[in-house]
Amino acid sequence: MTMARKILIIEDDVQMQRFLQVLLTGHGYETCCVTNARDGILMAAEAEPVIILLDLGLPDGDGLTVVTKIREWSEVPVVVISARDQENDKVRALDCGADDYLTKPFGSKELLARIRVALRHVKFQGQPQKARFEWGDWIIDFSQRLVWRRGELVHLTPTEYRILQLLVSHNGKVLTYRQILKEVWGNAHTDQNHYVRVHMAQLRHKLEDNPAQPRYLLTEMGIGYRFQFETPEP
Amino acid sequence: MTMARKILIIEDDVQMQRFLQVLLTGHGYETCCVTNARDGILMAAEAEPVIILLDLGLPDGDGLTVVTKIREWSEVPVVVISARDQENDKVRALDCGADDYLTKPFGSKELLARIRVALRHVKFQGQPQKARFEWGDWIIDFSQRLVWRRGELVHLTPTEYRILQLLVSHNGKVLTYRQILKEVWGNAHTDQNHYVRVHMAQLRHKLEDNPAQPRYLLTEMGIGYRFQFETPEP
DNA sequence: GCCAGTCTTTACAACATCTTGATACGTCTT
DNA sequence: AAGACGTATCAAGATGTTGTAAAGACTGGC
Repeated sequence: MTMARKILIIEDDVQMQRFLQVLLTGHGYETCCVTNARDGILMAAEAEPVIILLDLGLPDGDGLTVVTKIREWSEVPVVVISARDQENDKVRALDCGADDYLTKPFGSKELLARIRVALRHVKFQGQPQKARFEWGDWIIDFSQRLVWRRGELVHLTPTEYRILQLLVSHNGKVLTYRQILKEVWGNAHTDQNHYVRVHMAQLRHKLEDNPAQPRYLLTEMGIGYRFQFETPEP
Repeated sequence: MTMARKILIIEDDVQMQRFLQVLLTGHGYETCCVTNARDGILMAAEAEPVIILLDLGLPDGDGLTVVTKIREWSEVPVVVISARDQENDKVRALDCGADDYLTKPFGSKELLARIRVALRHVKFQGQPQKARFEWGDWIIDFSQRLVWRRGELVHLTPTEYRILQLLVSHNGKVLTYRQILKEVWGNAHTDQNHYVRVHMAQLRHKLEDNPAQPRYLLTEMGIGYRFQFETPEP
């Protein structure tokens, strides 16, 4: 039952990094370390860790942008570890999508306990989202927010990308107009079905070989749309 | 929009209780207070809160037993609030099933942020029940809204699907014309039996091997229709 | 202030679905 | 066997939904 228990450590202080690494491997976790924001985001996509430990004080940019970026495609628990004890820092980090916030110095037992809490939460979630989706001639990379078709980069507008992301991440399931509108436009516009239609047409135009008879971005008459990764087998 | 946002506060210090109550109601939450462990467990079951705030120092027993008890049947997030700052206390509470641990005194903004985190977690614990119906050559997947027959995807119109769903979910029971009309067309059309017949014919045409002598979508003369998953044993 | 890119809004054609009525079929009663 | 009643089938027209293009409104960058 050796489930994946890889933990990504994003921390620039070498001493602290060593400490975490020793502590975690000593408790049966696999670790993976990077020392800056850019590599952190990359590794979050590539290594598919079950938990991320994130230091806020990184050399190349705010740690908060790391959380925000990761949350665009993944629900992996992020535990922030920071020297800053200001309440505002905590609130901002948590609202950006972090799941917990520990202030240095912290006890190693508490860290381990909070990691166990985070692991409990993962357990109850569905399938872990992939950072990269490949099918047919297409590639979507959520971590970079890029889409290719036949090796050519396809430019999508923010709205188009958001819709595509929504549909792809619910692969196979029908999303109602209402759901899509709520997610993309917010609660105030849940009756403007034509918004979705127009942008859907744009998406098909950019991505489908034959937009009039789409293979992947399918219409569900009277209900909404569905992304179908491949013809569904029962 | 008034979704259930009831928070159960288990706290014996009256002053702190008042503070939490005012803070939370002021931010749009509904609250519900008890002052001891016994009532806490009772209310956790009765009031069905989305979050529980728990003080560890209760008069009638350890707060930890409250968490343990609640975890026997519920996954509702429990945020512990305690005066004790010992690492061991934190670890024990978290391992008993608590989701977060705040030490008094704490900032109100931090509390609210951590409550938002807890709410996010509830949101994603969607229902992982696979709503799937299989019999003979048929498969219905309610979660995907797809129907197969002999491995072939069958396309159903919204009305057809709605009727099928209704009949299948009441497997074995007779549904009157009136009931079907009410569910599918609404209260205004409960005397147009004709609607049901026409769509029923369509359904049989798409799903039955021999629509004239249906095996599953059965007619109950003078009453309505019935879906029979398998031939009933005597 | 202009420009380019994007989003909103509109209008209409194309299409799918639903309704409706005519007719055929089946079964039960007398 | 004939009639009465409920049901099945069919297809044309009405209705509703979706696709598409294109024009106007908005936005941020320069």
